[in-house]
Amino acid sequence: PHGKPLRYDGENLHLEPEIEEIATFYAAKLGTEHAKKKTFNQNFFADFKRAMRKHNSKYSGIIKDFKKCDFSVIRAHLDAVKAQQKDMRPCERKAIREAEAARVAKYQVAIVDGREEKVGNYRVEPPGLFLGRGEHPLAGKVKRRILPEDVTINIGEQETPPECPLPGHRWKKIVHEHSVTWLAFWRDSITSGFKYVWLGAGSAFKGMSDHSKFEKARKLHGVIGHVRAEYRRAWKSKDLSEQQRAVATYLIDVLALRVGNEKSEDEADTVGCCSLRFEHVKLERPSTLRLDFLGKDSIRYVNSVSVDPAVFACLQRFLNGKKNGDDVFDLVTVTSLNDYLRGFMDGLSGKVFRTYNASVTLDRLLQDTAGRDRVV
DNA sequence: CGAAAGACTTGGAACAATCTTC
DNA sequence: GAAGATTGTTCCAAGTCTTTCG
Repeated sequence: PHGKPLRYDGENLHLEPEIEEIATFYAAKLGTEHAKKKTFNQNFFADFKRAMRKHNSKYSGIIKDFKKCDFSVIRAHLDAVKAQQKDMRPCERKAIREAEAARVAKYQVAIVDGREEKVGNYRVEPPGLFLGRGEHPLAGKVKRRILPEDVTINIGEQETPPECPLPGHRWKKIVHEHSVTWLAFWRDSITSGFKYVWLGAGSAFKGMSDHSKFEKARKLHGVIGHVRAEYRRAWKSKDLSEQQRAVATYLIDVLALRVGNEKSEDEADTVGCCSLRFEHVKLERPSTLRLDFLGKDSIRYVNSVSVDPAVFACLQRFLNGKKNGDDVFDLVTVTSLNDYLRGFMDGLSGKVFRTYNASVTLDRLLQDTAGRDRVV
């Protein structure tokens, strides 16, 4: 606790440590794009008030209006701390850095099947405000502190579990799972999703996985002709769901779209191929498809492409009678699409097309470069 | 069977380090 | 040697997809 006050309606309020910490999370985000968003501020303030009630803060009844909160004193303190660190002499900075490196060294390696491997993320995520990307409905909520009681450790039966770093605490559970590659996990307090501790990118597990990914893409090269012939045929199918599946596969193949799994209400409204809606698609005669949607990370995808006339006709049919909010591919699910793709080749799924597409592109660029006698 | 759980990859943002440039 | 540009690294949100469950 730094003891710096929150100014509220002109008064200096010295908050209890738990409350002060949350106010400090917000102060750190002052001036960023996040703090300009209504959802972010609303979610933050709701959690801030909830924390005051939970900790029986004496300010619970006082701090009622976000607009009267002034975090600038706390912010000035954060800025001062940062400036102080910046002003430190280089040798002093180096000493601190080296001491920290020595402290964490033992957490950065794991022995796997007798080999020493680097651990990727050996720290749990610190508490703070959930940021999110795009218009995320949970942005600004307080991400709580992870304690040893939240963490499950995966280790060999014969091995001694790592010592719990917090005195008086203990790990949630010690397990011995041989079929997975994670070393530990906890649940995220915002999304309730799983957060894992993995080995580093240079580890055998990650390397093998990466290798098999590219081998899959290479194998796709052998059957891509068959896949294309098959979906072209299915554009003319009498079965509308087969038609939809064939057009979706075509878009994933030629535009390298992501498949687009379903998302919940608690996430940003973004889409991929299978979740494209009426409003994301425009058809311009004679055969131009215009796509405009927010994809992964709420990044806008805008593209106008000339498509095969048969695809154009299919899309006209799919959109017929639909309105904003309706799925373009209402008869296709990601699962059904991937089941169909697996029929062509073991392990084939939508995302393999992206790896394939990128690999073919890189290969072509390398060929061009090699042709001009360049060293690569 | 659809939904939820679970495990893994992907990739942007934030931050840190280093490299110009004046 | 400060400031700004560039590059590298870490963090963690946001995807994919298979397996398990009710």
